[in-house]
Amino acid sequence: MTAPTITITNLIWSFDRTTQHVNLLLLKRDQAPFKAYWALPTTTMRDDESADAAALRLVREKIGLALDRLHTEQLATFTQPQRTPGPRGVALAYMTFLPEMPPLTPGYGASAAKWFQFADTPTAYQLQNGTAAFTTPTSDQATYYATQTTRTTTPLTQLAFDHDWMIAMASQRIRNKLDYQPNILLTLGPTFTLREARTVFATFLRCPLNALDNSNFKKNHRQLFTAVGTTTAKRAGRPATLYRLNYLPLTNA
Amino acid sequence: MTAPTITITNLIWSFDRTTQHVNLLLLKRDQAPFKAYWALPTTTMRDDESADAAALRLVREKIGLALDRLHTEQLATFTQPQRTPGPRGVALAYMTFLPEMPPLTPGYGASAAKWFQFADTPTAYQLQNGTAAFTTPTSDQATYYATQTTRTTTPLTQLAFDHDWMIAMASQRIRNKLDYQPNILLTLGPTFTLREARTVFATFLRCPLNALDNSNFKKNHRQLFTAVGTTTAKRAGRPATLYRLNYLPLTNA
DNA sequence: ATAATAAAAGTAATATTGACTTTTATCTCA
DNA sequence: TGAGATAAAAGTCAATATTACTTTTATTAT
Repeated sequence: MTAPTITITNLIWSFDRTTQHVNLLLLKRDQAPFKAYWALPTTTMRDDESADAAALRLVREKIGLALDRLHTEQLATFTQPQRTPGPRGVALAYMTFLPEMPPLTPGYGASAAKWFQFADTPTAYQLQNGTAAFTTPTSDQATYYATQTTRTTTPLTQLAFDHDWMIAMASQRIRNKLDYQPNILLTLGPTFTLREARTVFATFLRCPLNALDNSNFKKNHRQLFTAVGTTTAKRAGRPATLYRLNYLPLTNA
Repeated sequence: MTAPTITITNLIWSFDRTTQHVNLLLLKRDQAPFKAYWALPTTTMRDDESADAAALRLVREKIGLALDRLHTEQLATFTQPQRTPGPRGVALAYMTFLPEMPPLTPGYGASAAKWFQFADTPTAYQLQNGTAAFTTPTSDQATYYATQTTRTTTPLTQLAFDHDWMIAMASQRIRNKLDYQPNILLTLGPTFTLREARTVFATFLRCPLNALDNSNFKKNHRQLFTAVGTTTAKRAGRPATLYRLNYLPLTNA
């Protein structure tokens, strides 16, 4: 018996200011297992690096981005013996909130790399740019992994490994932290408008944007944001106030 | 280079109805490294079991307790290469909230097993029954692990490995979840009085019990508890109402 | 019975939230 | 230049929640 491989999987989030959508990075695998499936960026931890460092390395390798301030946080660790076909692999899942949305080029092990618009609903992820959507796992964790070994899947409707489950956990974690530590707002960069913050909140609260009243939103979260200026608008309407996060998120790169 | 050992460390919490204190289980190690130091219960993950299962096995082995409802949850995973002296070990930390506080007998690898009263303050854990106290790590994570290799320690004032750091993280996690998912209340068993719930809350909010007004506490957390009866008091004073948690916690044993 | 105790129950001022309306600053296009 | 359109800020007010506090109730000990 050999010790399980330790892999690092990183959920890399960004925000597209053009489409006003939260995005998640997926890679199309070009090797077995799950060849031709979309999957979250994954690497194996090296002998001399921590998992945190490996997660950051993944961002550099997959995005080619050299940012001096980057927030990465642990999501959870996945250890079920049957979570991978073949040799056992333990996955440490991380989340990275990119302050911008750089263009992508597929690297080693991937035939494609793409930002997927993320829209969370109780029954399905709409990870789509007009091309693909993925249903959420509906069962509890034990049931989910019990069916992993026997599942019949297609690359068009499902993700590789237990990555759908990871996304479900990530979405819930982000939702839970929305009111006291909304690190997902780091995807908006150093400053953002209230509308942008509301857009991100609405995504994870599974409600339409206008269900979050701008005025009330500002009052209810005033301890989280500080006004730092205004947009110089090149569009109709009163310029929006720019805010920044009040707390300084832990950065690790 | 060999793959790191995967170890499971479990923070096992309980509540002592006699002393009205939250307690944490520590074992006194009888082998190197950190021989004679107090440490959290730890085991290595087996080839055929998940980390969750290993955490539960740890409860059975260290407590000899066969409970049909037991809540265990993941805390975090610790991967810094220098976190252990000697061969690299990755630790998956779990928390278990025992619904009772059974007597302890030291098992394999331990010369003593003991429930330590837990009192969290910004600068020190008072893990004590009149015998020992442990200072909290005050630095950030990077600094903490940088000094791990060179630290000079004594078994009386410090815990083995990075277990002090784990406890700091656990305390903060419990505090963060107090308002929406206070699983720590599972240590109170199936039913509890408001005073007991306030005692637990006060422990992690680092305030005296009477800073939490009984009447207000009831109103502010009414969505979390349901009244299910009253104590049959053998003491002065009006009998207390008994409550149970409204949500059903995930149990995994 | 009476005092002591502990917790429930009640109260009123204040603060927060939520639904909604009004005002303001900008752009567009005649 | 000015009217209309647009988008966001700012304001309003009733409903709700929170806080600090007092009063009442149910029990035990003497």
